[in-house]
Amino acid sequence: MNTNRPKGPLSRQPPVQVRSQETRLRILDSARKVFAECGFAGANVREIAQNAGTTHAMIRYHFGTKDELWREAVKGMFESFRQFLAKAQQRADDEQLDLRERYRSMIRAYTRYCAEHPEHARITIMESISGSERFDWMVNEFVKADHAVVRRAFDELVLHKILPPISFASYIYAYVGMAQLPFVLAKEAKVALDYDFHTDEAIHQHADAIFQIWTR
Amino acid sequence: MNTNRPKGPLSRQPPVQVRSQETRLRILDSARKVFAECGFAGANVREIAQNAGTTHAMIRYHFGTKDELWREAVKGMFESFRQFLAKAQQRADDEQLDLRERYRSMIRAYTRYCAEHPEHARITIMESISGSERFDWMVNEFVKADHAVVRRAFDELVLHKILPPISFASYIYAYVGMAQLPFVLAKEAKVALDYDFHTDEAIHQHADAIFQIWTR
DNA sequence: TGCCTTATCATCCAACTGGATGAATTCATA
DNA sequence: TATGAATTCATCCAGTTGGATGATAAGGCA
Repeated sequence: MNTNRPKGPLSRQPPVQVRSQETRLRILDSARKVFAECGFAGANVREIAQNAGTTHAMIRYHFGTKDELWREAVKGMFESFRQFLAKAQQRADDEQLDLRERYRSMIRAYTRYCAEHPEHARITIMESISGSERFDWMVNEFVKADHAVVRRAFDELVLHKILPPISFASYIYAYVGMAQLPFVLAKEAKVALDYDFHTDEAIHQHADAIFQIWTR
Repeated sequence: MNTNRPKGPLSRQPPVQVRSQETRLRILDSARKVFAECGFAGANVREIAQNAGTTHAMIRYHFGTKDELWREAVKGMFESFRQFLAKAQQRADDEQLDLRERYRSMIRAYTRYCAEHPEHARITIMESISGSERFDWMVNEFVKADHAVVRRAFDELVLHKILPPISFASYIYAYVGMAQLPFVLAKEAKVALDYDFHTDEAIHQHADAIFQIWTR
């Protein structure tokens, strides 16, 4: 029976050789970049391969199909995100901040993540529209769990009257929107306002603006 | 000299026959939908034509290239946007609202626009990333002017202490982000939270949440 | 060193893409 | 209703796409 798959490691078994692992990671990085830039349909496997310094045959070998490649790239993206947040949480724990300062600290961390990884928002937004099976998979596999974490924090902050009692849906999409959009549209800000959102100063200022808006 | 263009009306001279005008508009509507879904590279001229009930040769006839089609579609989009806002402004004028209530009224109108025309945000976001010449054209042709209008309103609202004195860049991208994202990611909200942002109730609630956050 | 698996490369293919063109049809108006 | 321009349709083309495959190279271990 033809499984339509090459005999390579694909994405399940970890590759045996170091060289292979490196190729895999280079392809995944490149894929996130290109998928974020062009969307799934617009992304070109040959371009992804070229950016990764290899050929599109390698993508077939390591990942099988373009669809599988997308899923692996997204999986890695959410893993990075969780690592980033876990570190921020650890820092806040170490500093023994009170609830309000802890919130400020998490807003700063999330804003920085959005600035450093605009591909996260871009990939999410691009896929959300067509509503493909890929997208449902991503939401069920990753987004739901992340939302649950945010919801617990939201409930506590509302309870302590740090946040206003709006609906959770409005809160999370307003919050995520205001944190992500400046970096998703960074080029627009540059052209329209001659403002560079990618400086440390701008990132910090934007995080503080978000905190101020939610908590004053 | 070959101008690489068919002898059709293209987009400059208005078409003579009513039927043609209709075809044109159907193509433009379909184009906005498909460009919003797939981005420029991912959009398929044949698919746009089919959705419009015509053939891809018609697109060549009416618009020349895919690039020209995109520009005409975007132009129409910003025209709709301005009409929508002008009407909202007129309503607010008629009702002789004070500054604060006028702001609430404009937030409601803008939120409704975002809900009814998610393709606006999607097309903007998709193009902003690659930073093509198309994108620069869009920003210079339309976005800059719209920003200027918002900036005047922002300055006045800050002066009257209705809005906090944050940077204009942070304000506009936070504001636009929180208004647009729920509808751009409406499918995510449905799958992750089982929340439907496309009900009148949800749109209204979200607008009020935005007003509350900015002005309390 | 020799052997076998893992990894890479060069190349092929059918389907699809944006664009091009000439023939056929529709329409306003004389 | 006859005419010529405006519009639409059927079809072609060269380039690109995702996917497939067999040959080749590299690595680990006997």
